[in-house]
Amino acid sequence: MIGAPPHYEELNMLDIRVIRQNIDAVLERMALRGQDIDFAELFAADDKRKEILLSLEALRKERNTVSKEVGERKKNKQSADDIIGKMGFVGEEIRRYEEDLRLAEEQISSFMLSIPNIPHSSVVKGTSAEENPVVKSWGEKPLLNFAPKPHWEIGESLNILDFARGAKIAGARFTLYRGAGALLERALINFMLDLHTKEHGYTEILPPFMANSDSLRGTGQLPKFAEDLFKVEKTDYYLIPTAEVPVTNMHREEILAEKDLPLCYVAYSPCFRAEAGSYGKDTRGLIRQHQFNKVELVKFAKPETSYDELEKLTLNAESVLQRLGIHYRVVSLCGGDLGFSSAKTYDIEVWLPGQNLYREISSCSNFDDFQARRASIRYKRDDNQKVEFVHTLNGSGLAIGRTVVAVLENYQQADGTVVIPEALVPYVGGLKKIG
RNA sequence: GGAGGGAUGGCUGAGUGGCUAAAAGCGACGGUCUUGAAAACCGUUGUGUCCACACCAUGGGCACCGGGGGUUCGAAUCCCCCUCCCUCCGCCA
Repeated sequence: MIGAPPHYEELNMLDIRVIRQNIDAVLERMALRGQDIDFAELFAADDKRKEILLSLEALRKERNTVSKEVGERKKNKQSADDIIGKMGFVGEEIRRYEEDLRLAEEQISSFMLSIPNIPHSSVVKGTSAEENPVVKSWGEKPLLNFAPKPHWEIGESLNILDFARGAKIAGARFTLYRGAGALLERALINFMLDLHTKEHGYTEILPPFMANSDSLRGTGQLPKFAEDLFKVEKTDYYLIPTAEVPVTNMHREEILAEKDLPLCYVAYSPCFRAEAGSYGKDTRGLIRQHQFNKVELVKFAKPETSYDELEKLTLNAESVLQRLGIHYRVVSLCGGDLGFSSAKTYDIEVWLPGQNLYREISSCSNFDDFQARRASIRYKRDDNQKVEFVHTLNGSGLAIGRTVVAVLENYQQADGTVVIPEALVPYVGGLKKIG
């Protein structure tokens, strides 16, 4: 049972006309990613497409005209055999041009699907995470008068994280939580959902945890990053790598009303990632798992406000760590570190004393109209009724597993116990301390 | 899993081979009327793409009636495949 093929692929992923008119600026922006993209091939294919289209439409026009004539004659009981005979040839020609057109469109489409989004002007040039500028820092590292332990040691000694059994049941990169560990995970999910719905005005969504290939293509995971996904055999279903996929695709192929924007959604979901190519990386602990929980923030915004919305969304995500009283910093990803679909991304990096480093706990991005074009998500302006692409944004608010890591490492005590952050106490049935 | 019935514009819903981008109603928008509003009446009201123009506006062509393919001079309409929805039966958390 394979799902229907995508029927919106003819839409441009980035507008070819815009690229043509601003080719120098586009190349300059793409250079921020350290990528040099050759658009000549694309423009040639696009020219060819138009040429074919012109001939094809002329033939179709002829056919329409003649068919009308046939209709007239039949009504008047006249013979139309002479012109019908001629149309057989035109029909063949049309079929030939249609095939040519399909090939040209396929070529354009596969090129467009392979190029990343154009970075925003504020993105700095750089090749790796080391070059991401720090734009903000909040709180202080905790003063610990003992040698802090990494969370996997804390979790095992308190018997709340069971890595060995997770591996037995499923394999590497799976963890079993028990007792207060499971409770803590569940509490964090509820705490974050409550915060974002009640205080930040997001609408809660509980989406399907599997999505079809159209959806994955809409948000940019496919076709390029198939190896990062878990696919369900003999179906067109994929386990979602983030709630961004189902929630953004809620409005795929829809035209929204300007007055409803921005739409702000928050969704809890487990996330499934194959983590291909990261063998041997972060093998200990909860940091890099095939399955983890996340509370995700997703917005659909008007183009002129989307960067303001990105700032707000990032602040909303940050506020989780502020409530928990955990030190973090915010970095703006440089061009080389920027994700394929993103125009601008802020990473929130939480301080982990047990490992003596900052670690990404949230990634907040504005995709401009990149996803909206792929998924055909548009809105109609109130004043002139014009239809335009929306801008889509999303960010973790936050990754739950890594938040557990941050709580365990930042709130660990000399005696091996872990104090529950005050804001979380109501969510764990009044428990003040683990161990 | 078995048997049937559906999918048409923002919505409801006509349309079984040419006169249909698509009736009618509702909604929305503009106008007349009114001190204002309502009612009534008149008008407008899909998306995409290509061409003309430097752009907008405008004009013209082409495509689109769940998706894909086929028959035909011509398809919303006939045929095949797929997806989704509904009803009944069976099974099931």
